[in-house]
Amino acid sequence: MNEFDKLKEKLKEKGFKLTTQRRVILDVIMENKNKHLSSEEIYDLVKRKYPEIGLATVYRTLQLFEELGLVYKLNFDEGRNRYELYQEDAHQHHHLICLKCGNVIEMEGDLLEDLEKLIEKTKNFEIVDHNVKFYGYCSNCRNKV
Amino acid sequence: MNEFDKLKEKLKEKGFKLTTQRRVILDVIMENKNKHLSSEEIYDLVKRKYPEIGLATVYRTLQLFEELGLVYKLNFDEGRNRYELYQEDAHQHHHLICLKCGNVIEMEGDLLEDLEKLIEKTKNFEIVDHNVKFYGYCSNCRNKV
DNA sequence: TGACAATTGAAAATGAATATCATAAACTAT
DNA sequence: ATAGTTTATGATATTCATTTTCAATTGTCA
Repeated sequence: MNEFDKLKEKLKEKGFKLTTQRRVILDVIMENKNKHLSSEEIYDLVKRKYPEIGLATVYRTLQLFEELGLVYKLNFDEGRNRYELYQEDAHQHHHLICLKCGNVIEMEGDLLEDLEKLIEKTKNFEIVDHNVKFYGYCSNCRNKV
Repeated sequence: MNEFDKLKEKLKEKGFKLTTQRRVILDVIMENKNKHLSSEEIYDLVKRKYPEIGLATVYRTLQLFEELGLVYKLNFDEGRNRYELYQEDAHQHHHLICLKCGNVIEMEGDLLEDLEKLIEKTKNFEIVDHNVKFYGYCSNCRNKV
């Protein structure tokens, strides 16, 4: 099942409508799979394909997509949200944020199973999601010292 | 060395001044060691001891304290920052955020050494800090189903 | 097709955080 | 202690991402 069928299905399930705007926004997100676009960046890209769109619609839609699990909200402490496509297979990854150049590098793999098990046991806390960021210096910036 | 001496020393080191406001703000943070107060909450508490203080001073001071390493900035995706006292001994902990009641529970221990080593090796990325949050349901809310 | 609810775009509103600027307070060397 | 220099403060205005409002539009389903 492709992303559009998923969108259609999830919308229908909850009584939401499939609009052109929603289709175009998903389109843009899919074309930028690994890019962590901000709401404003998505708005700019969407406007090229659908100039009449309003900024509020983009914000509303991203929020909706997050609730539907189509998209994942990221926060890199810049005072704005970013989004990435939720990919079942590839979702287990962490972000490495370079304190010098600001680049965000992906670290594939989850690797938190043991820690999560420990938490579930010692705290009786049922984990459904996590958010892990590492701050430091990327290979590029390390070499430039 | 207590926190006030630390403050004094770190300020002097960088040519900053030790003001009553800064002292009172640190005071409030220390009195609420494990509370994750927001800037506004700190402002309210500080005003009780020092009513003339301005909101901007609180924001400025928290930013300064973070730079000095006295305080740690937290982001629980509420659109506002929270702060906790930086405690050398007890700083290695993670936050468990309950999706139902919103409570934040502390999980002592770091337990990321292996993952960090792996990242440093495979990505040649020098880690200096990390930020780990787990989302799920706390023991209280699990029992209330 | 028609009816009804959900959706949209434009503009205004919100709210946390930051910038501005004149006044005040802290530090330094005398 | 004091004068002189610099940093800090408080009040206010401003910024900027995001949300709300509301009238007009558009999907969906019988």
